[in-house]
Amino acid sequence: MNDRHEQWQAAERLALTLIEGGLQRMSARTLAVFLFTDQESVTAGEIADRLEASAGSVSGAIKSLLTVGLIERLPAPGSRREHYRLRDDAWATLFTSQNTVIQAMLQAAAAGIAATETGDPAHQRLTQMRAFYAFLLGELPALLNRWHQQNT
Amino acid sequence: MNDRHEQWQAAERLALTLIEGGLQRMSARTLAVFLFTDQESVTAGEIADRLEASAGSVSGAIKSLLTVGLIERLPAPGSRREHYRLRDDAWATLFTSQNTVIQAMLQAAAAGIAATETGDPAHQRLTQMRAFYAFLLGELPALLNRWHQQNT
DNA sequence: CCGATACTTCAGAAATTTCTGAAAAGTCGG
DNA sequence: CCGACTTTTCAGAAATTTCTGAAGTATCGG
Repeated sequence: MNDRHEQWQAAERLALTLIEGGLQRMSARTLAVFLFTDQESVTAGEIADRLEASAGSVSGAIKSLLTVGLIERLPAPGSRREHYRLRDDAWATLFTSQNTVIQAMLQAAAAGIAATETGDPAHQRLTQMRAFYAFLLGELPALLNRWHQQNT
Repeated sequence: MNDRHEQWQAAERLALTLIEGGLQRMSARTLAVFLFTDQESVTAGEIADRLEASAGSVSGAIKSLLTVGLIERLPAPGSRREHYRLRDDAWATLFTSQNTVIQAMLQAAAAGIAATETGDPAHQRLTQMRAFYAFLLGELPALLNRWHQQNT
């Protein structure tokens, strides 16, 4: 129990969940490695070995995880290899990034409202849609504040 | 301005946003028709005409939208065709359904915690992950309550 | 009951996404 | 600067997702 094999299985299952959450396959598997590694930081080569994936696809995954702010590149400790690690606020960041979709919904609804006449059934539906996403967008900053305070 | 063509464009753009949000392509386009139609309800055939898609793919999209509770089948008004319409609480429903992913994340983190030793770096990371998603899951019911109250 | 119309299912086609492998580019120690 | 090693890029391959079209099923009016 609690051996490496069991951890590996848990990591792969977690990767599948991350894919559900919208990450791409290799990004999700890479993120799982960052979560489950024993070490403080990992290199691209180590990830490729662990996942039995090509250096190319790992490179792409790291780039995308860096872009959304889930991992960070560490000040190189004199080594030739780049070291990366999971960022402290990774999960809040992931949640926030997914909320850009909410903003897009809001804007799409507004565009629809502008394109329809007041009183149109479509106009009413779109107004309801906009109201919901406006509400959500308004609530989220306070939500994340509560998290950061509780998590201090 | 405010003509059918402009509305159609807005509908297609909204569909793209819905796809971003995780819906499948045809489900998203179908949902956009439900939003932008002039009528109170629409039939599968009307949707297929509007989207220039096959009856088969529309059937699949309707089935999936029914399953997640975004649309509802109307009591048939003596017609041979089934009529559907957007449900009132569609957006809150869509939001909620996306939150099943949060629950899955929570469980995946818990599984990882169980598979690692206390004090392991991985154990610590997974504990942080679980804390965040537990927090989120705890906040969401209250969030939706506030919406329903404000929206009364 | 029967004919006509509408809906569903599903195998295969089409399109898209994702991964790999090899070549190019970058970086560090010496 | 050179040579060894690592990372990035990108064209094509592989895998997956998604759509269509046709056959089958269901339902309604007559």
